[in-house]
Amino acid sequence: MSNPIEANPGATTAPAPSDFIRDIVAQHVVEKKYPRIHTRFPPEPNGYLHIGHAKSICLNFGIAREFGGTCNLRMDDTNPAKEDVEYVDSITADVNWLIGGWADHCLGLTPAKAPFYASDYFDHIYEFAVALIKKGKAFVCDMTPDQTDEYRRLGKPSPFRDRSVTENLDLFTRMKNGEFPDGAKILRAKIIVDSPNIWLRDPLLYRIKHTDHHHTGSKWCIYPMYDFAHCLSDYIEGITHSICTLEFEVHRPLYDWILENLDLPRALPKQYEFARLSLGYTIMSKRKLMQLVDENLVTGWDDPRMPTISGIRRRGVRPEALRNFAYNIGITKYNGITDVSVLEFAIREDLNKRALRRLAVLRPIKVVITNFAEGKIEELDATNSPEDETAGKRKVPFSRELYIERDDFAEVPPPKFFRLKPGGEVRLKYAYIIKCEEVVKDTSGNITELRCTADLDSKTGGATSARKVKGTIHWVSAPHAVDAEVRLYDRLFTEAEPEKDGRDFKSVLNPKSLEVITAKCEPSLKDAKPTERYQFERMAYFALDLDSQPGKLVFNRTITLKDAWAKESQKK
RNA sequence: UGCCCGAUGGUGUAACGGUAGCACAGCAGACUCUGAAUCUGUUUGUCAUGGUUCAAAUCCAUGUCGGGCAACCA
Repeated sequence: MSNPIEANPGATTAPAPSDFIRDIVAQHVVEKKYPRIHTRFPPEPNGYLHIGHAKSICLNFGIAREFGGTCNLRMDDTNPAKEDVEYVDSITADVNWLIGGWADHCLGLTPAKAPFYASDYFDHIYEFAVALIKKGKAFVCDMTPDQTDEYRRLGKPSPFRDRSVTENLDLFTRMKNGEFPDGAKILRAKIIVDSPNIWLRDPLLYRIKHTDHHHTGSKWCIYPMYDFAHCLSDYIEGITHSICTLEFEVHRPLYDWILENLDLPRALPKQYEFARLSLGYTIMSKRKLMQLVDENLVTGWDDPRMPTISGIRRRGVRPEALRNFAYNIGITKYNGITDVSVLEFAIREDLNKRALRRLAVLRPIKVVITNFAEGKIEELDATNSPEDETAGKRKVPFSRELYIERDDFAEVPPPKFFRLKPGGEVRLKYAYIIKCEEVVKDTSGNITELRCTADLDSKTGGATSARKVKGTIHWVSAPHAVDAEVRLYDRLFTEAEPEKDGRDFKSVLNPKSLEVITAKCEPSLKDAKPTERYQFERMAYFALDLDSQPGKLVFNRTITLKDAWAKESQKK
């Protein structure tokens, strides 16, 4: 199934994806409402980006791409207490990775090739605040946070609401100059004290915070609130469509009020809201993800089990898969929970096309081919990718002693088991058909070795190569096998809805979300590259982890192959 | 409680007054030197009740259920 977005990379007109936001944008294009379409992705640098942000990135950059517009990456950094350059850097890297080769040409950048920062507009925003004061539309309020809360809840006017413009101007200047401690005063808009919409009840515009900022240093001790900074940052950057998630819906009247009361000359941006992503077996809150990191429940923000973009990337998922996933789930205002299988499908679909096939035995059991000469080595042809002819072939060594997967042998085979069993035949992929003649066990009854004979005419090109045997299994020549640490990742939670009915998400952590084993790999895997993706045939897709060292391979299991046998064998 | 938003198969989405379609998942089968991929077939749906209309998932009203907001966070 091809994705029209991917299939039409140069498109500047609206292609297939259709949702209510794109419909609006398309209509604006028809009406020539704006000289060009300009969106933005505005994360707060207070944590790592996750797959929910990926949905938003694909939406915002996707729209810019489809309509020949621009999308700005902007740090929404108005709260220095929670923000840090570590997050600025990770966000920048994650966005560039996700849109690289797809929408990076739509990326709006400051001259220094750095992302935009709301904090770069603090001077400008400050002037807008002054303008509002001068128009009698904002005032400095001396109430405590608790009082302010109570008055707003009750719809009562602040006793400081009617201060003169002169006094407000003076007070606001002195706020800026650092004459008051944190919380002593606050700048408020003068709108409607008892509006049914809380956000119109004389909302807070500027607070005092004697805190250094990661980007502006010690220049400011007052910082604009989200509602004030966001719409103005959008305006300053010439944003046309300011797309955010549903919880900001009730803020929209305030977004509009601020812009409309400032006598701004250019076309005003408009805010549109869509439903954030909820994914099964996943939590999405930045705060809770940080908890997993802080409490060492995972190894870091980029732990491959994390739903962060960096975690997903480290796991081996490619950006194409994430983009296709974002495309497939659509954009609406309905708060649903997307089944993880949709994500898993997108990952497999992408990897099936791109991954090189390799033979590796995860849980080995030794096999001796008794009629194969000791010391003899054959080099067999193996196909690198059945999905891509151009990927070519490689040689795989075959010898008398091999490893096969423990699960590919059953002493007492269940119904419909067509792998190796006593007296039974199976094909070794790219090699011979073998027959199990003897099962060797140790004193405690554990199987230690399988002694088999091979049909020496049955390999590719041989006289009996066309013989049909039901099963084909993978294998690795024992003397040639290369050991690799393999990290088998599984979902982080055991429940599709970790926080259902208010339960603590930490109570449903999956104890088996990571299993580390040593696998036996075919020798060509010694040269595995971090940019490459591999399918260990019949098992799963893998990618080299950044912990890999020149003599020490470490693979992450990105995702298993679909396993119809697992399903079949569980029936009755 | 007030205000705002939403509701289409198991899940996510399309249909913009005129045949309820797609994807994932499921099931059944074909094919297979990957029990993968691919291919074929297939089960399941318009929250409820009224109204408008020749015709309603779509428009209107009421109700039900779900979500959001009520931080000197974003």
